Amino acid sequence: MAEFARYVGLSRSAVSRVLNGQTGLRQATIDRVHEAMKETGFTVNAHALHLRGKPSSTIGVCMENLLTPTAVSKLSILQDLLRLKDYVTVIEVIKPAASHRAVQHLHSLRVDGIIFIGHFEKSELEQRLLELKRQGTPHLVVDHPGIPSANTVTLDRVKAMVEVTDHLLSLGHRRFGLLGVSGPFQTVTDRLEGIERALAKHGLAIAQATQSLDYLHPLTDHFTQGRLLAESFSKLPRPPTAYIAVNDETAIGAMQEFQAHGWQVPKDISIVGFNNQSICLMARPWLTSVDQQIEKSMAAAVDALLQQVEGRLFKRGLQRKIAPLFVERASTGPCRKGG
Amino acid sequence: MAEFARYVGLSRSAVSRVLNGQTGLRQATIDRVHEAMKETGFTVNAHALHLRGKPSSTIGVCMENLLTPTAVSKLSILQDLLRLKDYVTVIEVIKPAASHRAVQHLHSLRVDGIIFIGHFEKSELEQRLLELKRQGTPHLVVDHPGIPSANTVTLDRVKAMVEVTDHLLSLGHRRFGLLGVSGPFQTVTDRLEGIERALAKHGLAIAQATQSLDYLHPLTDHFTQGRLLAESFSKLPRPPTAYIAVNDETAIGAMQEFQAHGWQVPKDISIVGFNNQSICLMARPWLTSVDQQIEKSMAAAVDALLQQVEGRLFKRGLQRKIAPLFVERASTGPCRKGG
DNA sequence: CTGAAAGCGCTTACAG
DNA sequence: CTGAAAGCGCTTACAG
Repeated sequence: MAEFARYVGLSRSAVSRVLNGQTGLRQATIDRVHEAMKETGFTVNAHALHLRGKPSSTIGVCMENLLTPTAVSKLSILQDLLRLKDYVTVIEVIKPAASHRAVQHLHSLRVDGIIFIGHFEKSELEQRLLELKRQGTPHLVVDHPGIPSANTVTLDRVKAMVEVTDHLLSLGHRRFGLLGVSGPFQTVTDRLEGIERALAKHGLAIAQATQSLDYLHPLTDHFTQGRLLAESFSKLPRPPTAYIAVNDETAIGAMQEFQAHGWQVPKDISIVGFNNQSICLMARPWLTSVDQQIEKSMAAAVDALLQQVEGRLFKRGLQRKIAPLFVERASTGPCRKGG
Repeated sequence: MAEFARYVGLSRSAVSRVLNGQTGLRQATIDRVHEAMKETGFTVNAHALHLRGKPSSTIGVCMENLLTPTAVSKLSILQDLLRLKDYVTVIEVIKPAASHRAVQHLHSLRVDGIIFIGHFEKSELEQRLLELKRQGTPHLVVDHPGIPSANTVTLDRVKAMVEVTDHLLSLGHRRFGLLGVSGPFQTVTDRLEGIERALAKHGLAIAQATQSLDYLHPLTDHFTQGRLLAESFSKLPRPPTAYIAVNDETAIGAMQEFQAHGWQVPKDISIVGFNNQSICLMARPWLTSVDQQIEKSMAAAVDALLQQVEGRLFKRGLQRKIAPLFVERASTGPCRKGG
């Protein structure tokens, strides 16, 4: 900057004042500085600004894994929103048991806040949140229900599954196959609770009305798991008539396998996906699914985090639930007579 | 840090020496410092380090758009590779004519280097590269052929299309429909050149052997464009027997539309996609496609950029071509007799 | 080991 | 307007 000031023929103080839009400067001086910036490509050093007390205007994002389309959408939308508010995003992809290093790194960058997205080992996440609390770093947890001490934004998966199950029940289905809906995640527990609630309204018990063959086909990729599960279901003497999948890939894999066995969708069976990805419209028939309302979730997340960052919010344990959107398409239909 | 030093009961100099692993310190002192770091969560301020001369260890990435699956994979793999080398990635999504601000921002963060990925308006990109050259910021351009003054890494699309066309020619096809392969991009020019070369080996002229109906259906989303194009092709008195699509979505959209018209793939027609995304395996039949070898491209990009960053490379105009991988699946087959 | 000092790039209050 | 000074959080060479 000293060099730049010399180039313009002004003192460093004067240049600084122009850069910060302070008053009491001649227009000619201001113009000269701006011109010189264009000529030289000079920009103030953001690190120096931060040392002087300016916030880093950086938000750290911790994700468990980058490659699912939904995770990617969330990240992308999040970045867009933060960019609009002039925040830089730094992403850390967390490998199991390596979250400490990642968060420490973000801290060394003096990020203004941290957002966690996705499934983390619960006790590990809680440990991180504790550290952040001690440091006074604002933070927010997206899509990891069951952390009461933190501010969270979560899709209301209970509600989502109530709607899906209500829909299928209203079409006459009474026996349900679950595709990939298992595992030690709160999100799974929530989904099952939703299914259970809807069934209960019809006097049905979840253990009797639903069936899961996940134990036969551990997850490799979702699409393949869907196919394998469908193959196993198709061999049952009296298979379910409606299938609820953990996501769209699983649903489409299953649908294609069922179709390969000569079953028609939705005439013979109904299938529901989850996430409402673009592949829903590439499937035949179009896949009924549940939209996560990612824009809304991310807007809520950014809003809650920036409120903390900018010191306008001091509450803890703010649990924000986002309502899902059930999207009925052509893969669900009335239950066959005698189904 | 002063506060932390007081907490440990050491001088700032001593703490600093422990943190930087310098010699001449008792093990007891070293342990005490590390313990205190765990207790307090203290981390050195990366900005202060940078001011003192340490590189920011940050790489800026400029992308034209984040939401295509291929772009997302590239970004994700790039970040992984940079992370392994202890670099932070900062992403700028560039809106047309807004690249100046983005690059300036990266410069203010004093990034060690910048990678551009994707289609940019050529003169605008060249302008940015010129500025970076003047500033001495290392940079690299991925997937934007035709910038001779910069170091670039590009998929060899000419070769890709030679292989695709050779394959279809060897199956007996002589008339080709192009799906979405148009527009003022060097990547398109390269593809057409590849097709032309392969055709020339069989004495065929591209203007006669190929046909494009893109002008009838401007791009909205690729899948839909594919469907619309297929519909138009299906109405021709003598439609092509082989179709080359700009990407997998377009190919699958077209394939479904052709199938809806009662044409069988690959018995009646052959279709080739591009990018080898996971949806290739969700299509029926499985889609023949071209793999961009993204891991290789990104590894080459990171390698070339970090060589510049670390001062081991001074050449300009290094044009690295990545060989594509042709992936034959079930959507291509022998040309019908009399086709 | 400690402590004082210089300096990285900046801003800001102050005296001129 | 200028110029000198202090200070943000750090490292490093230096004298003790």
